[in-house]
Amino acid sequence: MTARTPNPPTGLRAATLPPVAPRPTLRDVATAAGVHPATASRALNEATRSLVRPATVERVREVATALGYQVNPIARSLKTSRSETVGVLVPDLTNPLFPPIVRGIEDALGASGYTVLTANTDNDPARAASNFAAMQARQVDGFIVATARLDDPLMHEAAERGVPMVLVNRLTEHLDVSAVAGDDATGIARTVDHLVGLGHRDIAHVAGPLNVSTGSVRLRAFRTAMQQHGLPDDRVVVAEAYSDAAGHAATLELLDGRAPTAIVAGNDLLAIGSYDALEERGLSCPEDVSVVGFNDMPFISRLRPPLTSVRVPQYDLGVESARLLLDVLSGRTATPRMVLLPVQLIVRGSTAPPRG
Amino acid sequence: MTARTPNPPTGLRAATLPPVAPRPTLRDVATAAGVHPATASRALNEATRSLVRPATVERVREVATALGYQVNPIARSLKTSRSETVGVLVPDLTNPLFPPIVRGIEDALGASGYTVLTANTDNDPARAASNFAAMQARQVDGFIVATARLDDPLMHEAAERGVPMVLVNRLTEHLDVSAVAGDDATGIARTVDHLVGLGHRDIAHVAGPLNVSTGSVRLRAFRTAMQQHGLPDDRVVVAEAYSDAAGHAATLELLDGRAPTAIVAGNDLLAIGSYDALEERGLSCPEDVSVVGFNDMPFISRLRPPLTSVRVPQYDLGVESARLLLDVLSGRTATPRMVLLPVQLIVRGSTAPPRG
DNA sequence: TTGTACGCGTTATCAA
DNA sequence: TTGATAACGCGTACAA
Repeated sequence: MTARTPNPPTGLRAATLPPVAPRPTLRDVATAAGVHPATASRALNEATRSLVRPATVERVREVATALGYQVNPIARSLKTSRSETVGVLVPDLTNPLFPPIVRGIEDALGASGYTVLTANTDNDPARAASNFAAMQARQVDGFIVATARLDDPLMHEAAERGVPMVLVNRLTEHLDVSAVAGDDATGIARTVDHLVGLGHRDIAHVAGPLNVSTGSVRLRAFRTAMQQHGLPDDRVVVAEAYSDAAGHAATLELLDGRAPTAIVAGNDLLAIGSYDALEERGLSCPEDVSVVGFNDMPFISRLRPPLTSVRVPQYDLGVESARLLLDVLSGRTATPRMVLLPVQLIVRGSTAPPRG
Repeated sequence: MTARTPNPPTGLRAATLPPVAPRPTLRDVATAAGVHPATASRALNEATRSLVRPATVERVREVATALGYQVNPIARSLKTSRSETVGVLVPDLTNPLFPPIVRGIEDALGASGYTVLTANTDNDPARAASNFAAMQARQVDGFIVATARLDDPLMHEAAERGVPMVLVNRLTEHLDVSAVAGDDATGIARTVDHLVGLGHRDIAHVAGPLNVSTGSVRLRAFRTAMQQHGLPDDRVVVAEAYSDAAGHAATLELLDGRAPTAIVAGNDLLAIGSYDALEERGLSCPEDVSVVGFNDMPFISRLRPPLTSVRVPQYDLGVESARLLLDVLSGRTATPRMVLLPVQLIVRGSTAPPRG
């Protein structure tokens, strides 16, 4: 059995022998360096270092590393009322779309000394609100939100209150904050071009939920693209969620009428659902029906058949959203920016010319 | 302008117009309630509430909700040197194995009021150490570690210092802390049983890295199982990492000799690499070579062919590790516990009787 | 260039 | 049962 006191009430610490060397404080460093704590603070702090005589800086820093000093971010936060922490809201980490985004965020933010708090909202506005509030209570300096709805009171309220934040992937209408997303419209346009080029004319869209921007933007883009090719734009069914189950249900509904020769799915999960529905109806892909996904999720190329999909640079989405937030936090950026990252249609085995 | 306040601090904070209402402090509550801040603190605090006259408690709480008071966790942490926060170390969030674990952790810990900080180590001990230190600086109350190596000085040091922590999935030898993992040995045994039952006798193992417990335990289990069937246990090649690329390389190496009729892969990613290698060598799965994975990652059933794999209850792994940590943090648990969660072989299309 | 003095918001300890 | 006081560790006006 080992000695305890994981985090002793730092008072008279001499009493505890074997266990923890209490972390040295700024005072300790100052004393050891023979200066006042304020001076030590200035010497150790990037922004105020210039106020201190170089020799003193040197001495303080040496002592600090010698003692293994690390600032106590808690104390600093209390003083500065910033926490060097940002909150990230995602719908669900187990949706393969989001881990790369989160990693991009963590990598970019971590490089600037920020720590990331993530929360899963499961697409529930109430959970989003409570997570948001909890993170604010923890004094996060800002938010990166991947859960925004097209009409999202929470986002509007936060923006009005001046909470630093950035939207990623999903946008909110009429909201004046920075945002990053893939160029969905172009992605869908290229998809339709590709299918039409293969000879398809009867193309359907399994749309994502229309209360999030990706669903509604891609639907609009689908309609526009079809019109531009002089094709009917009304072969649309809306899925209840971005899940394989919802895609399955929506596609079944579609197939209950005359089957299209190609399906443009709102994202890869919906496309997987389409695979299931086709199989269930005895239709094969791509022979009977071509299918295209969206996002190019990890491992999606390994489905049977390999899914043609629109590659969205998810990691970069995360990195870029982090950059935008850093801009906001640094106060450099006056006006919100909207960044659309280029996407690319990756053609694989799930699309082929129509039969006959 | 619509009615707002999705999750309002339930009271009359209607006064705030455009700017930011500075968050009310404990002092504000105390003043408004006509008591001393210390009393307000006691009234609002679960543990000390009993020290306060019920009527006073009532009054303070009413005022608190009316003002929309929320404790400042930063200030509290500074005082208590606890943060209601735990650190989670994972190798890489984009490895599909980990999101479910992390979600399990977040769900379970969140229910107890804890917030989760995650960091990706990319299997780099140096990054693990620096992330660990950074989290300690942030006063995390404990750790859940999914990155432990079989021989891991960082873990030993932390355990000796009495840092509350729990290992999940990957274990460290001779380390006296609580841990949760899948029952790897049984999983491998069932796998070998299954293959032998199909008629395979020439079975190879593409092992994961031996410096993590999963790699070494599964290898040992493979050898044991093969011996019990009276079969040669030396058809083993070790992959350099748990990645499809490493699995690909390792399997190629294996195939450079006489091809086995079945491959037991150290995990699903390695199995995917085996698929690639087989295809590259013109061998088909399962006709020429059967393949079994481990973990039953999300969407792994949708590969071509659907991968037979050992299902590990990843979400439950996360939940259980959180519970164990909560036990440690509450001080209830004296002795470390080791929990092995049952696994289950899921037979799919990647395994079949050998040719001829 | 450095030191002084104070406060960030909370809780622990002591006294009443 | 409540109040007074101090302290957690740090940053920052202000003074020297």
